[in-house]
Amino acid sequence: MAESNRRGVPEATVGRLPGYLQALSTLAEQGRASISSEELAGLAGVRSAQVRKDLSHLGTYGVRGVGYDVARLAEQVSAELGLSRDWPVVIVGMGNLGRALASYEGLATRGFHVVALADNDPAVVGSRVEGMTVQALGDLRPDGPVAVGVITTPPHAAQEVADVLVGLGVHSLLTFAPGVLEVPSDVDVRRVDLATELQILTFHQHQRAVAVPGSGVEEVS
Amino acid sequence: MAESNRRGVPEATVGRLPGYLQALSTLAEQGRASISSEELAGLAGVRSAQVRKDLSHLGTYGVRGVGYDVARLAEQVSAELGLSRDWPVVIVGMGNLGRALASYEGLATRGFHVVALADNDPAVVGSRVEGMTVQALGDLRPDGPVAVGVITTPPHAAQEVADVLVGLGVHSLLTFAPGVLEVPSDVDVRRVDLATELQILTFHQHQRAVAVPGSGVEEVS
DNA sequence: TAGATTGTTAATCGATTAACAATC
DNA sequence: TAGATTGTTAATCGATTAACAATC
Repeated sequence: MAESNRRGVPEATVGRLPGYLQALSTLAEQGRASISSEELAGLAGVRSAQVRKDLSHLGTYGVRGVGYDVARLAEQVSAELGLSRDWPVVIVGMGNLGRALASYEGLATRGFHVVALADNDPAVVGSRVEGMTVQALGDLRPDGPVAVGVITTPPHAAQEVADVLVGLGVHSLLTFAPGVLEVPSDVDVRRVDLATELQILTFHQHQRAVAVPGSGVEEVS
Repeated sequence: MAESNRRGVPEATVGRLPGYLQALSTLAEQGRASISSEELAGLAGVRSAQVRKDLSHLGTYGVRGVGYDVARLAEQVSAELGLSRDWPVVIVGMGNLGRALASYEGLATRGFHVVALADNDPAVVGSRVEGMTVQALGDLRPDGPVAVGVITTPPHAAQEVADVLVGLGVHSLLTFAPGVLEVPSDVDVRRVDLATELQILTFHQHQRAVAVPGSGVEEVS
C-alpha cells in the first residue's frame, strides 16, 4: 500500500507540481519546518484534498496529525520534476520576447541554463545578448547537449526553427508562436500564446456583459 | 434541437476556440470557402470529433456532406469570444517582458489595443515606449475603460499591481508573475509562468530518461 | 488520551472519443 | 442517387471533491 504508483503521475498533477514547489521554496526560505495540506492548498490556489491526492502520487511523505516536512517535500517534488540536474536551454528568435527570456532570472533559479542564442536576421547575428554571441540559425552549434529549445520567432519561421532544433537532437520545445508545429512523435511541444490567453479572458468578460448588461467594462470610469 | 445550448460553453472548448479562429483566419486569407471538421482538426492539432463537438456548442453552422463555411464560422467563433469589439489593455511592468508585449503585433491584429503602460521605477516612469509615455503605477489614469490588465512586474510587486488594477475597475488580469493573486471573486485571473512550462517539459523528459536510460538528453552530441 | 491531519475511497463531474443516423 | 460529412449519442476516460477511517 504505502509505496503507491511511482509511474503514471496524472498530467493534471504534473501541471500543479511547479506551483507547489514554488510555494515550498518560499516556505523553506522562511524557515518553516512543516505545513499542512490545507495551508499549502491556500498558497497554491487549489483545494486541500487536491494537494493530498496530488502528493499521494509521489509516494507518501506526510505525517498524519502533523503535515508535510517542507524541506523533504520540496526535495521530493523537485526530484519528481527532474530538477535535481541542470537543463541546458537554447533560445531562437532574438526579438523583444527572446531577449526578455534570455535575461529572465526565473530560469536560472529553477535549474535552467541558457547555453545558446540564435536568430536568422543577419543584423542580429553576431551581436551580444546577456554575454552570449547570437548565432545564425543554420550555424547553430551548441557546445554540449540541449534539453529544451525555446522558439520566440515570428510565426512563419517557427516550423523551420523547430526542424533545426529537432535535427540537433532537442526533444522538448516551448514555442510562443501561434499554430501547430509538425514534429516527430518523440518530441514534446508546449505552446504559450498570449493572444489565446487574452481571448479566454475576454470570452469570460463578454459572457458576463451579456448575462448582466452594464456589469462589463462599459461602466468602468 | 437546432439551437443548442447558447450558454454554458465548456471551458475546455473555450480554450480551443482561439486556435480554431487562428486557423480559420489563415484559411480566409487564402480564399478558402469551406472546410471539413477533419481538415480544421489537423490545422488546430485536435481530433475531428472534438472540432464538431466544440462547434456544436456555438450553435449549428456546418452543412452535412459539405463542411463549414470558413468566413461564417470565423465570424461566429470571433463573436463567441467577444472579439467583435476592441479591448483596451494596460501593461504594468516595463522590463524586457513588458516591452516585448507592448510591441507585440499579435495583440493589435486580434482586437487588443494597448491604452496605457505603467511602472513603479522612477527611472522608467516618463520614458516613452512604443509611442506611449510610461506612467507611475500610483498615478495610473487610463483615459477610458480598461478591459484587461497585464502584469509583467517582478513577483514581489504583482499583488500590489493587481490591487491597483482592481481598484481601477479592471475585471480581467493576465499575470506573468509566479504565485497566486488575491482578488475579488468577480475578477478573472490567468497566469502564464514560463518556469512552469519548462518544468512540465523536463518532467516528461526526465520520465523518458528514467524509463529508457540513454534515450534522454545525454546522448545528444 | 484528545486533537489534528493524512491517505484513500467512492461519488461526482467534466472532457474525450468512436460510432453512426441524419442529411446535404 | 451515391458520396461525404455533420451533429449527436453513448461509452469511456480522467480529474475533482467530500468524507472519513487510519494514525501520528
